[in-house]
Amino acid sequence: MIIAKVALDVPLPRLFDYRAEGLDTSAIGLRVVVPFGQMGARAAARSVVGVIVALASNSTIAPEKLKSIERVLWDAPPLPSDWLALMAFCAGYYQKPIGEVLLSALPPRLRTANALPPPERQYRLTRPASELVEALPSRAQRRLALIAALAAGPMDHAAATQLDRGGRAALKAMLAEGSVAIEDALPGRPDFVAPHALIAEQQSVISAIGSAMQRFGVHLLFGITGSGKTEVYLHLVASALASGRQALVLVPEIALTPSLQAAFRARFPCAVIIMQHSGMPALERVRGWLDAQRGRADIVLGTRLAAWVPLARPGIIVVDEEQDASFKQQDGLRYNARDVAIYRAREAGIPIVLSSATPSLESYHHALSGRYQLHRLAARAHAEAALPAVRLVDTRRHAAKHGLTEPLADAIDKRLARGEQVLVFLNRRGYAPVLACNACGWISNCPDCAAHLVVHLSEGRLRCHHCGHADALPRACPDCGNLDLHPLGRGTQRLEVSLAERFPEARILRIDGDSTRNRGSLESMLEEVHAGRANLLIGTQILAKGHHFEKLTLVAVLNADAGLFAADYRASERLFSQLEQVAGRAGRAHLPGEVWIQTRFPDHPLYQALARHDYAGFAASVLEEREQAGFPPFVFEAALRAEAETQTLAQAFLQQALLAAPPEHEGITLFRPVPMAMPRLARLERVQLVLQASSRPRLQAWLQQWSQALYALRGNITKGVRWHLDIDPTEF
DNA sequence: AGCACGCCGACT
DNA sequence: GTCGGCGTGCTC
Repeated sequence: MIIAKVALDVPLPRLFDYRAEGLDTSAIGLRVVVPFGQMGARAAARSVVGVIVALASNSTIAPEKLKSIERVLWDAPPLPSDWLALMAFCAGYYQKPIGEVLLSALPPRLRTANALPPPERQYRLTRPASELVEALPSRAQRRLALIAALAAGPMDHAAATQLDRGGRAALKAMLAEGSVAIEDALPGRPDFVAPHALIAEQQSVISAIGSAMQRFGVHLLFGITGSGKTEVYLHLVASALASGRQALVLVPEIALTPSLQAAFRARFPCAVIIMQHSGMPALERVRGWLDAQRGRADIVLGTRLAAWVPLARPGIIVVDEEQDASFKQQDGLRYNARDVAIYRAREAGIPIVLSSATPSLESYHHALSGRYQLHRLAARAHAEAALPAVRLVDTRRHAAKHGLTEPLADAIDKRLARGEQVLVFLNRRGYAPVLACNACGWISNCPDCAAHLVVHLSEGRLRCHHCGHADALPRACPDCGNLDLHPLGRGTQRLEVSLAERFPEARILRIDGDSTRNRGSLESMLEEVHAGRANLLIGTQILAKGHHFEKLTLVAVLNADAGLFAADYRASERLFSQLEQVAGRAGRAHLPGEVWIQTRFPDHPLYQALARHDYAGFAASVLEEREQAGFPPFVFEAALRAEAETQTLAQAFLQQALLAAPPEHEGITLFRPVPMAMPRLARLERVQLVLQASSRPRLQAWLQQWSQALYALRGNITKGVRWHLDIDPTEF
């Protein structure tokens, strides 16, 4: 008897056995359709898609209960064994059922039984466009046009031949002479275009990591903004490609992928580059995935979910801005893409580069202890670009009007008069964070969350930024009917209004989550900035990362103090990183930059370290605090959370979970269940229980037992309660 | 989770 | 009399 062990997307921590006559080990990794669940009196059991993870010759399930596989899906090749092993590892590490882990890692299109259409024929250049153009007589117009089009990326048959009437002949000729290839031909050795000389520091980092390309190692590339970290990893990617291997590059946000893709395309004109992020059409995503799995793609570029893409010939992994919070998924499978990537690099025996100007404290700690290799880039790559000077404006001494102190407003005036650009950074969307009634003290609370409804004046709405709840903007107080309602505090929309008053001549552009949603893409807004159609920018988080503006010489930071005294012990680390990042927007090219921070606490050590651009000093002091207080990276954490309509229900679950906990082990500390920092979200009360352990293996072993007990809990204690374990939590 | 079965209240 | 409420139990 042949039994297939099938992973299914159900919250049960086991595989399911099915009869699989006629299949052999080559079927391991294939998707299948299987009947699952009770057969009704009239209806058959529902059909679900699963993945064969293993074959066996017998089963512990009673033979009469065994069902047969309905259908094997042959439209995609089997998932490779190293990928299946990765899934098993993550199921253990994150304490999630294997089926949930595996199916959630697949691109959505592969979670369905819809057959994939056959792959399209794609044509690509085999050599850099410039080289091909040189070899052609200038009268070969059609071929030149084809080269120009293909230089932007591979094209399918229809697109390539429809360029103009002679397109078909030109394509045929170029295929014959070998300057164009059908993409599914085995990839060649893509060329790398190095546009300018490297400075000595970059060169030495490249040779240090370059000499370790054949073995596992975690390399922390720690370089100040503008030191050319990207250039360093581009060279390392080139080195991997030159030896016939693939590169996986992870970036924090979708917004960063188009410009990064353009950069990679320019530097690797003939490489097959595929993208992976959640904003892509499903078919494009699965095609990229399969290209990577089959080894046709040379470079995989994407957000955290790209950490799951199978690689046929892995050569190097890069995690850009490795400290970024968005690498941690905050629902479903709560993985950290950076950590998954490190595991993959170890298993594949290849280097992984973690790149950052402000590394996460855990990575920095590992680099200091020698577990990771530390590579410093301390100089800016363009000698003339100095790091921005940081000025702290004491708001206790200078009153703020329209949110700006007079010295800062003057400084903005000066830059605008000189034809330079200014960015005012305020990490708070909307018009005002809350609406209040003067008469009775009513404030705009979200009915479903422990949060305020934010005033969005332009839409005439109150909106919750946590659950999406929206109300019409009330004209009178809902409680007392008073007409004297007023917005408290300041968001980017209100700032826009007051800046327009204070700087009537300025060309103001607000770039935040709302404006990019309403006014076309972020890309098109950035273009307006580059074209000089805006000189006074207002931006949130969205503008802090990765964008360079030639004429931007002043970054003004408003309202940063909120992050100084937050309860979350990671808040200061995040604030430092965010401020250093936004500071890096100032003075990138030939003009010196300045960063002005308005604060009530100019003497705070965080700001003082920032003013010196002293990440190392800041990190050393925070690490010392963490060691004293017994926080990560000196201990390992996990959290058990419960969400229910009432706190009592959620608490009761956690109490029951404590009773089911394995006998307390040495080295494991369980804290009392407490409400989360955001205690109510979308009508659910949220309570959590944090635990700490002195060693990772001990934590893993203990959690393994506990989660088994938790999955066995049933009856009214789990009724109406949603629970999960979060390993290495970052949100409290 | 998702579904079927089962045992009690207001409807054509 | 039956449609449907959600409590309970199971999924190879």
